[in-house]
Amino acid sequence: MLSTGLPLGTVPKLERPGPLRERVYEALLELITTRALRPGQHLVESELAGHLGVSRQPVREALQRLNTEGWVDLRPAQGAFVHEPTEEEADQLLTVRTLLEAEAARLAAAHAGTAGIAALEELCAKGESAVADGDVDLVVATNAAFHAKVMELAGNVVLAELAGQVDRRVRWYYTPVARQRGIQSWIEHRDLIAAIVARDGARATEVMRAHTEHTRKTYHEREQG
Amino acid sequence: MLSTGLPLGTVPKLERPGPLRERVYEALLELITTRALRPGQHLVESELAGHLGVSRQPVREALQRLNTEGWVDLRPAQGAFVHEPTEEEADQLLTVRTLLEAEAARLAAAHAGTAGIAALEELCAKGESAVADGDVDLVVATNAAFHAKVMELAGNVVLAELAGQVDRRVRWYYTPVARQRGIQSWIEHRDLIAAIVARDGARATEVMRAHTEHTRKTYHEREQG
DNA sequence: GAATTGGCTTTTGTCTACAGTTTACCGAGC
DNA sequence: GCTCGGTAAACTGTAGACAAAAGCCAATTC
Repeated sequence: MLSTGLPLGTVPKLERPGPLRERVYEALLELITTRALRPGQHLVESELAGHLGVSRQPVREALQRLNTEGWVDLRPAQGAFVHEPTEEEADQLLTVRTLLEAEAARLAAAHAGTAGIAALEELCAKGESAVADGDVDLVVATNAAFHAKVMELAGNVVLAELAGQVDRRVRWYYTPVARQRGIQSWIEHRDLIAAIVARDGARATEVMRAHTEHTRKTYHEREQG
Repeated sequence: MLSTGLPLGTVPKLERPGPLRERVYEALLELITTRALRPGQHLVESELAGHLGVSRQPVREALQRLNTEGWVDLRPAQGAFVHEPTEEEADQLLTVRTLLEAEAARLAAAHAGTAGIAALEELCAKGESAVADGDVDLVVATNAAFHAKVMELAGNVVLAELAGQVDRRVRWYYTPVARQRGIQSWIEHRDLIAAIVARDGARATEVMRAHTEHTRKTYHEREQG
């Protein structure tokens, strides 16, 4: 039994640097998603290691994790290459994303409490004001936060895990066109909140499906532009 | 151009050992799924390395991959522990599995050709005869093959990737009770094939959903037994 | 002149060694 | 008798070194 009398949660958790491989992983993922490392590029372990000021080992471990998550292709005895997204793969990812997000919406409608709904509305307001301000980066970030919140309210950790990875990859493919979707996206978010408040799982599913399908259409329209 | 005159495809492809980490990964996964390594058990790198006759490095890499896929928990500076499945997590996994499999059924109904349908029927027949023979291991294997085939016919690589991992974990949790479901499961498979043949995506979705939900019920009934 | 073969360079795959951290145990003090 | 402090062992995290495989370029031969 803890008898320290300390109110729990007030301890700063004194941040530890954490495993080096994690930081390398984050760094590489950042470099990939920001296009600093371009698709198809050959990633040489010793180069990255020197550039990041660490040994090869953490770099290797990070690369292998990135491999299992689909960010890099690890050809045996040849090295790591940044994965090259194809149109087909992007489409399949969007399909899966639609599926996962729609289910999350259904579950969120079933389980969300008042606190969760308030959080959603807050994020929605933040997103709308970001749109008004023209702060594109904030719009994108808030959009991700909104979807993550819905996923959290769904209360399914496994689902959240998968959706997190899929979403991040979708965002990678989708970044160049993300800027096109403006206020419309947040109107749909409002609809979703309404459905969740009404505890209408079927409608929440449908709204989310329409929402993500809408982004898919935007993606495909870009190709022809 | 190859002008050796050798008939193509006759060369045995001389099997390469493949990366050591892959084999270690397979070996550990086998040990975990067969319960040779029990949930909660502490996996010491040097021990495993010595036992498998390799160095610690490939073991580390395998453990980290197992970590990202949810088979082991990797506590920093403490080591790897075989993941302990909780009832809640099993339920969430089954939910996600239902979702993915149902979508696969829908897509399979849309895309499957005659060859694919023939393959499904063949697997179904094989499974039924295995049930008749009481060959439990073959039943389980054929069941997995059937679902994998449906997934393949769906033609969505991303979906197949996710479903493959989820399915394998579900099977891990579910193995002890897998033996209970006998011929009934294969009757449902027949229904699914019929829906696919009819190109009825909605019905295929529903059949598959009922099918996987049925296995979920079986799972929960076991708890009380 | 073209194709092939040989050697060289680069990079990965694996092993061994060392440092840092955590845990458990044991003894001393209150 | 219980708690606190110190010490030691074990394991992980990281780094560096060595060997093997693949790709590339040049030299050679037909």
